[in-house]
Amino acid sequence: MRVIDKSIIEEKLKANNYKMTPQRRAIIEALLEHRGRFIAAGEIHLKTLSRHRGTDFSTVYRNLEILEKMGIIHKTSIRGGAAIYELVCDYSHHHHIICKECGKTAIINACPMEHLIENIEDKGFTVTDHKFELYGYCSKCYKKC
Amino acid sequence: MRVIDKSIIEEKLKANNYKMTPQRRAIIEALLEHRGRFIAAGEIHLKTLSRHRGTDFSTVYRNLEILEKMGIIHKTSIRGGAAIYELVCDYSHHHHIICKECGKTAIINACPMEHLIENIEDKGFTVTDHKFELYGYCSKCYKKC
DNA sequence: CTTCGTGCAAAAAATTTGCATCCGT
DNA sequence: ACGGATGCAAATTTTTTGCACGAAG
Repeated sequence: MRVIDKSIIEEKLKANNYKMTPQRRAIIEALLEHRGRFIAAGEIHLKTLSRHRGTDFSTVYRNLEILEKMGIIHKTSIRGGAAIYELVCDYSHHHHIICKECGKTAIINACPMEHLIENIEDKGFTVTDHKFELYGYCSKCYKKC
Repeated sequence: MRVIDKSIIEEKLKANNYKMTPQRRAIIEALLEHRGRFIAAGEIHLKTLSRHRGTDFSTVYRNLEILEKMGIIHKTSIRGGAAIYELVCDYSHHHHIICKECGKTAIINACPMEHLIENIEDKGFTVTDHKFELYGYCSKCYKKC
């Protein structure tokens, strides 16, 4: 799999008639800077501000929606909080184990899709991407429970 | 795996010092009624109302949080909307394929965890459950895109 | 009777939208 | 120029919290 970088994302966007604005670029950069970790909309907004001040929250949301729809980022939520996002198809494809107590995450390199995919398109669906998340407790919280 | 039903959930709750109230029971019943499908907090509230009118939204949220923390339900969100919930360890363990356009879902019976689990606890995490979601387009939306 | 759970009301947080204007192509 | 993108401000929607009271074990 090709290593994802800014140019690939920009290509994808252009291919879909989206224009390149400094705000959009700043948002993408913020996401890239967080490769391998989750990030919330608020944090993205903050990071984006430092790259292009004045960027509005609504712009961030509008762009996150576009990026998610294009399968470039994934959205989840931990422990009832705000939604969190992460780049998909990161340079090293991976998944997470998430501590249900403190929200700490660690990376799992194994990917179930390697063994699957077959009889799934039967359902009439076309699969474009996937999410695999493990939940449990980190060693610290496990003791407390 | 044992077939999940009301009594199992009630056992689990009691084992953790939670009391049984008609509201809580109504919420659990609403979730059970939706085995195999996702349901949003709003819908759960509605369904709960018909079983025990007067149940407050805050009660629903408080209970969903408890149930999620106990690993009885899972929480996700589709297309930027509200969070949606589903019973975990349903009588037939399964996962979903979710249409990124219309939100339609179908059930996938395959479970990646069957092939995994090994070297995961290395990270210092104790795995209690997992979520595996596929994203793509249903046949109808695929044509439109 | 002790602890947990609930309703109510209010607040906070997160997300979305309309509109006029601006900017990339 | 054209059409998409943005900022602003306001509205929605979702979720959380404090508190006094009621109910379960």
